Amino acid sequence: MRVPKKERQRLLQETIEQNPFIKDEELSTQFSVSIQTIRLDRMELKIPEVRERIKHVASEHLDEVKSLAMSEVIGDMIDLKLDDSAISVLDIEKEHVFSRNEIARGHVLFAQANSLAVALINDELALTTKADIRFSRQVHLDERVVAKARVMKLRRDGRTDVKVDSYVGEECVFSGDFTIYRRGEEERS
Amino acid sequence: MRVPKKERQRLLQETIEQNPFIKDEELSTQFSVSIQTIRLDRMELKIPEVRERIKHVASEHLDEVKSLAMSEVIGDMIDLKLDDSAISVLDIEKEHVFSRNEIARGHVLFAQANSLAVALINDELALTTKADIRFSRQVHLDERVVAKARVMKLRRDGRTDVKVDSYVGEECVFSGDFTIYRRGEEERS
DNA sequence: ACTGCTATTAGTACCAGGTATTAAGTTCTT
DNA sequence: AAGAACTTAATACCTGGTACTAATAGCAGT
Repeated sequence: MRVPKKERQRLLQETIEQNPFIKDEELSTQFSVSIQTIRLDRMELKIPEVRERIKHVASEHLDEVKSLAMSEVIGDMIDLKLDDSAISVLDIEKEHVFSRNEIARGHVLFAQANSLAVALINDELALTTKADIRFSRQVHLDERVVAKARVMKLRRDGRTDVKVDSYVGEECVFSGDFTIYRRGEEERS
Repeated sequence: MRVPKKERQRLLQETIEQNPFIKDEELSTQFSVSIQTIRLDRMELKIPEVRERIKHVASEHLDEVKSLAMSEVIGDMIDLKLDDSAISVLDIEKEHVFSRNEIARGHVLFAQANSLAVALINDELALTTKADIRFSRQVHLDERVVAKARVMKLRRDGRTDVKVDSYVGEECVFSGDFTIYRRGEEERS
């Protein structure tokens, strides 16, 4: 079962990657080398010890739990003309993506667009009642998404149509047609 | 800062619960008792040492990753038949609502439905490409939303249509038609 | 004041799973 | 055969504990 160094290190990396809980001792028997060799390998590959690895996995987990509280303002509003148009910017970070492939979750882009559409409405109460949306390209970690919203139609029945297009650079990654319900001062149940 | 034993143990439990990474030493200074007292307390409360706690958090994480995106669902999955149907429950809390009127934000309901639709897909990669959604009734703080998803059509081109309807009690509050893109083993850029 | 009880603190030996360092082989290559 | 790269060994030390023993502090009841 003895393999050359390079190959061993490749396998080591893989092995640890898909089982971060494995200890040096187990690795050393698995690769039929001494424990010191494993440790040298880890050093060269800059792989931390098992406790650190576990800690890392665990803290990622906590991140995700926290990311569900992604409720308040999604993205930064950089321009707003009420009942006309608005722009917001969102930098895609760890908590926005699927950990397996670093692609942004759909509801993140939706949330940015939806909050922008709602913020655009110049009224006491504004709620989304309908939306047709399209994700035209995957958005990856560290990309910057610019969402542009504009009011298309102010209907008489208290509904407003808003179109939102989101871009990464020149590319359109998301577009949505929202219908927003609005109401003035009066309150309801 | 000294409190009676019972109270201290209650606080200890709480403290550790929401920060499992905390060490005995830090706890001992925080509660102004000796480290031995903290350890006796942990014994009595059957709280394991910090490394075990971290390991536990981490392994929960791995479980979830293995069980394919369970962790990435918003709300609690209570039923899942892959490529067929799924149900999740979400209790609307403070962080989900607009603070002025305590009505749930649209993207929260969307996120629940979207994640459920994505989790339903039995494949390596699943991404939303399109969604037509309707919010049929406002959802308020403390209400419980039950989302029911079912696969409508498995297309040949690697797309799947999923319908999600969400209810509060008997009332339908949200419904959406999602088109999910899926891909198996092969890799891409 | 003395007894008895609980709560707290101290001290020591030991453990896992390492790091860091120094030194001594072993192989491969040329 | 010599040099370099690789592997193994040995030892001291670290963190964050467990397990156990024993000493003290604080207070209630009689």
